[in-house]
Amino acid sequence: MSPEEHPVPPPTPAKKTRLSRELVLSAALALVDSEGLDALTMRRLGQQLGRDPMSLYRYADNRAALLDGVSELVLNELAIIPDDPDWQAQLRRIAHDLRLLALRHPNVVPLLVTRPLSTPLGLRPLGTLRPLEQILSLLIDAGFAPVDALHVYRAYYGYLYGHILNELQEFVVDPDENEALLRLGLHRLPPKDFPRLRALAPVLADYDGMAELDEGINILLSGLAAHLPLPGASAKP
Amino acid sequence: MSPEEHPVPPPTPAKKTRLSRELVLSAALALVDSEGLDALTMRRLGQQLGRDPMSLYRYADNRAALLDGVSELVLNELAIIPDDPDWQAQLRRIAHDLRLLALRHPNVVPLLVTRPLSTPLGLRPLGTLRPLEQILSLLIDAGFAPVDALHVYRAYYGYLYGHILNELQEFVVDPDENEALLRLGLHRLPPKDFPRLRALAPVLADYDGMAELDEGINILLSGLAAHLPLPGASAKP
DNA sequence: GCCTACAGTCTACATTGTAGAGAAGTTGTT
DNA sequence: AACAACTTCTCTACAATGTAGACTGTAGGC
Repeated sequence: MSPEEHPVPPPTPAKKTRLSRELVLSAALALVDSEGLDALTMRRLGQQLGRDPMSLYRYADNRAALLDGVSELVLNELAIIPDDPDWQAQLRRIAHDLRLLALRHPNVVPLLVTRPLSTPLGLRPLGTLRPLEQILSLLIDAGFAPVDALHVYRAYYGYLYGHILNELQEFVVDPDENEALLRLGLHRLPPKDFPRLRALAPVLADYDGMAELDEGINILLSGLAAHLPLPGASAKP
Repeated sequence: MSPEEHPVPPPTPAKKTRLSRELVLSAALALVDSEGLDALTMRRLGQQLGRDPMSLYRYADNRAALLDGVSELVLNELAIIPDDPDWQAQLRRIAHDLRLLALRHPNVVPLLVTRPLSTPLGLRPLGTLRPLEQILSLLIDAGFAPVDALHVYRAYYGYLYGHILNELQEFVVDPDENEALLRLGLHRLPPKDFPRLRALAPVLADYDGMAELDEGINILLSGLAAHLPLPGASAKP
């Protein structure tokens, strides 16, 4: 979508700037954003920076580390203010922000979701652990016991990521088509086996991701608040 | 590691059986389960089947299609009984089943989560759409309006996938270590920046994924039931 | 000047997916 | 049995990838 968000001269490399980790990573992110994960090869990135591919290894141990760096860079765009007294409002805001972040960098989402599956907590890029730490902080400062804060975090973040995946999966295949079935490519499904899905095509076609996210978060947060010893409010079973 | 010889039919020399899609896919799944996604190369899989790598292209158009096939195969292990009258119980059961499926095939989870992001709904392997269709069916049969069924599905499945990702991410790095910090590798985190996370190490180290999932699902389902025009009575925990 | 440290480059190689032509095997028809 | 029309499997080949290792350049301190 957007052509340029990062300080990168892709076609006209300003020949002799000294490279830096930030430069490399933001060029990598730009490449991923504009052409997808597969386009991020060492050679391509080197070319983008006007440098030999091998020079990149000064700034990332290998391709996997490069991917981790990109994840980290993206997650750093997420602002968390840990001393907001209204934890629910804060979590709602973060959810919206993260959703927008994902929509802005859809090609990075697979990384965000996948890389932690192959890296133990303690070995992850610190930037990717920051949201966890800060949300825990937020909740504990709001009065939750640490154990309960962890529960809230898990339910919240789990749902949040799940929603983002959901929303990104339901993308429209052909926006010019005005028949809902065709827009989503659902006409290929055998009507006998997928009657419900096909019938829901019009509803699927206009999906308000933000509202949906909000509703889920609300249900979850108020449910959690009702089940746990609460800091502020008072609903008690 | 073990040294590998090339001209050798290594573990499964089922020499002269005719290949079939099922055979190929289940060999692929076995390979992924035992050695991870990266081990699934055409050559390796061919070797595993005692066939030339090129023969595989008869059963999958390319590597991506092979991955899709593996996803499908795994999702087919999930049983959904669409005419259960108790929709909440059914959804709870499916959630537990899917969780166990994910624990049984952790290396496939990245596929389940990632492949749909690059394939429009209508072009996905039918097997991966079956759960969606059947859960919609289940909900509509239980009395939900189709639009509401979709809402419930999205919140439910979103949370479910989110939880699975969460749980798989928090794996233990060194099970022999009895100090919680070390078990999770958290000792590498700078104490100044990650006090909460480090303090929670003991809690993190013993994580009851099933209970956590159950609690989230309960909150979500009862919350949804309360917000939507309901078929039966509401289930109260 | 020379020395050391670091940044970037060059060459080389093993591994990957897969195109294209052909061989081997199977099945149907006579 | 013989042939033909298939399907299935194999061989060869190639371009692209990540990255090891040795090398070249450059910047600053003495």
